[in-house]
Amino acid sequence: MPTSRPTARTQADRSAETKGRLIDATVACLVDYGYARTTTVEICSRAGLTRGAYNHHYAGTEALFTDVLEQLYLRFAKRESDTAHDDSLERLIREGWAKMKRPEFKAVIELWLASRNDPSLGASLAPAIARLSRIFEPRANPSLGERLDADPDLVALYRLAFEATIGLALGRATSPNGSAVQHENQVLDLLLSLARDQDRRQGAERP
Amino acid sequence: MPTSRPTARTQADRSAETKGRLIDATVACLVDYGYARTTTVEICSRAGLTRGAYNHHYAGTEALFTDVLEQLYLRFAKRESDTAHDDSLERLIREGWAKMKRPEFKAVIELWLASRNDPSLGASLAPAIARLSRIFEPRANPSLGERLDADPDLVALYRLAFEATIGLALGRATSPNGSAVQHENQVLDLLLSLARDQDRRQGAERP
DNA sequence: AGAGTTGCATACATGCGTGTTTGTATTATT
DNA sequence: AATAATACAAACACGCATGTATGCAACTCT
Repeated sequence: MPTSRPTARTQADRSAETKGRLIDATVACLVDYGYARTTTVEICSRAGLTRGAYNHHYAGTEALFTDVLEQLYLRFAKRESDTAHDDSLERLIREGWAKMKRPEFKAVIELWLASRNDPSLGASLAPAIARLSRIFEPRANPSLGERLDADPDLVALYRLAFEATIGLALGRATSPNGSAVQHENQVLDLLLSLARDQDRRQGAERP
Repeated sequence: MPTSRPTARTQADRSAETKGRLIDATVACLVDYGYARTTTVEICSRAGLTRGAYNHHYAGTEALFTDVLEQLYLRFAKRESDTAHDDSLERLIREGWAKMKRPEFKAVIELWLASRNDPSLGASLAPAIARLSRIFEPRANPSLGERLDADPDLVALYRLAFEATIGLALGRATSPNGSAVQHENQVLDLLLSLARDQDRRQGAERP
């Protein structure tokens, strides 16, 4: 029977928890203050750590942000339900918006925009950004991919949906009060009805 | 006949030119570096002035950015052609996108996003932002406004178009190379065809 | 149980961006 | 023409956000 020593944690565990807290705090700062006003002091303060801890695990802010975006990718990559057999565009839009709607998605947007303005940061974040954008692409579903190859109109509709939901997410990120929810629903409903029309026309396989 | 004295300029002229150069330099910095990496030193350097000049005309960065956004509003507010008699949604989308497409629109986006992350800046920029958003609203045209009041679907389509073009502008702002122009055209063409359908159905007045 | 390594805190040092002050030339006022 | 006010430059001083040591405690290995 293990004794009740308060320090029964392995080094790897301690590192993992510390890094996790730093990452969570960084995401929170990006959501609350945006990239421009996010500082390592505030991050460490929120994480309940000192800047020494941060600097022990990360060489600098770029390394931290890179790890943060990688972690965000993992969070957004996991699907909530198994819908591989549903190749409808409607489902793709629904799931995409469900992800962009989440508050942490603002952190993704902030890092994405910052990476474009800072070449050095951009180089570091490029892989994670590429993987993130792949999450919202329809090619993950082979059956839907075939439909897209066959029908250019479907591609256009998908892209319209992507750009519009990005726009909605941006507006949501900038005014977190729920005042714009009606606005969002109007756009979403229209997009979904357009997608349904296309899906029905092409006989998409639905569950 | 006025003598050829090199200093025949009035004080107001000097101030106006200096402020104009500061504003232009600020816009250029916002476009090139984004809000986070825009500094007054770089602004003054680009304007060919010292920081003393900047600080003589503006109390601080907030005052400068406020003036900049006000100026940007004026630039984007002026219509290129008289189209008051055309109440089609298609025209509204076309003109809106024509504005968002312009490179300086990135400066608007940067300031808009920054204003949301910084409450103090947000308060200063709020009036200009409100006026800017009004540029893209359809209520400017009374006839189109009536159609929108009568038909909720038309409102949804307009909002979809606005959000989608904002998304496109954001993408364009972040990757200024012309690689995405095909992408843009696909989305735009679809939007315009949807708008045309609605316009035709309701018998919009066209020139 | 000892030496060696890793995790983290404290304190220090530095660069950079901003606001402030002082000084000088140009324009306006009378 | 003399005085006042304005436009701008140059130099200063400060805060703040990084990055860099140094030191101690916790864990790992043999």
